[in-house]
Amino acid sequence: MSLIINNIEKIVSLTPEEKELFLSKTEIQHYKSKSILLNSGEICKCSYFVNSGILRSFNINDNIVEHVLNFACEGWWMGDMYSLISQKPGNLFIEVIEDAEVVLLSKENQELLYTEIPKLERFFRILTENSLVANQERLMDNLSLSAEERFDKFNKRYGNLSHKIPQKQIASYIGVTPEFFSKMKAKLLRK
Amino acid sequence: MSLIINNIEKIVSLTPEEKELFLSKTEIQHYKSKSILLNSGEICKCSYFVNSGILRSFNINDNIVEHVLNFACEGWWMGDMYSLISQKPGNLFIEVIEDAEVVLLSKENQELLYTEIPKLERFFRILTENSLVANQERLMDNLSLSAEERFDKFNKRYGNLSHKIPQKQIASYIGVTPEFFSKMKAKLLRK
DNA sequence: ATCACTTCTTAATCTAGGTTAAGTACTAAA
DNA sequence: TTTAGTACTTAACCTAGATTAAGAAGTGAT
Repeated sequence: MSLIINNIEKIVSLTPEEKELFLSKTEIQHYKSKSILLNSGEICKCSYFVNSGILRSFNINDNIVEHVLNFACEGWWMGDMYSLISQKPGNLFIEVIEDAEVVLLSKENQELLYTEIPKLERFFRILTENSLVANQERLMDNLSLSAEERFDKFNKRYGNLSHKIPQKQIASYIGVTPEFFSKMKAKLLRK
Repeated sequence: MSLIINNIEKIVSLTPEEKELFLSKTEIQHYKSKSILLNSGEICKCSYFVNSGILRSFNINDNIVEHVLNFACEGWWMGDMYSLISQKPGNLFIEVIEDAEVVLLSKENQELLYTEIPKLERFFRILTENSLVANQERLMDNLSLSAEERFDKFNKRYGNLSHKIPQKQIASYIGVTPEFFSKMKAKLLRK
């Protein structure tokens, strides 16, 4: 069973025909580490589902500083939601951190599937609800927790991912500089 | 035309019968300023739509410090998404800032309406997508902007609301102490 | 093997915003 | 009309995390 169908069936069940229809509307691509799937300023044309490897989304502010919005590894969805729904140029980059196999679902096909298989409307509603909850929690954490506590949360959320991605990107995700993160890590080891 | 139907029809159109069915599943309540619609630790039983007045959602961390997640005034939806979808006790409070008329849509009725009027599944999917986008932007802003810039963003998002709610709650929303906010405001006035 | 590039570390110095504390002003209840 | 509570301000002092800078260590292309 394909990973993506499995992922969908955690929330809604599909008939064999629906599965086939769904898969026929997707496309599988392989990307090398450091490939850019989406550039800032581009219109996001599809949702990405990670079969293997690791992706990250981030933006770059005026000061040329990167800020990581999300990581996605096996079984996670990724996209620039703003650009995807507005079909206007976004300000997110999506980049490959570790060689990846990715399922692409174009915006067009996604909309088409909503009408062909209304259950998918439910699936994506729930998927989005879950993202929103996670995002709200992270927002509140950023308002109330220390860098150390946010690192803790990161580890709980992404498990062993921390060993597979450059430290400076974890620093960026939790909202501190690489220098401070390094200092903090040294302090944690001393304990 | 009722405000809530208007709100829905910005995204999906409904037949007269559907409108009637929808409204029959909602309930209107009036609340005085400072009423608590939802307490931390409770299970959130419904979504709230504001006809008039102002609501806020916030949590309280270990240190007894409040953090405002959202404000909602006329035409906005409010709820504890986490608790609403999981039906587990949440950690948000929802409180009335200014006497309010609120439309209540119970979780049960909302689910029921999804099957009776599938277009509503679409409506709430899109509503949630928009929240997610706004939340992601706020998250990135918190990582990269100064308190002053975040206050700017608050004003753009909530317009003249800043004159109707206590300053300390704006401070909490943008993530600074009331003391610092006061100092910052004085500095802005001096310019 | 070498050079260019990136990641990570360490350390000194700096600052945005926090903390503490005291005082003023407003509201609302008794 | 006091009293108690809440909102806001100001100011002195404090600290988590930023900035700057320099060196170490790894990685990859030629």
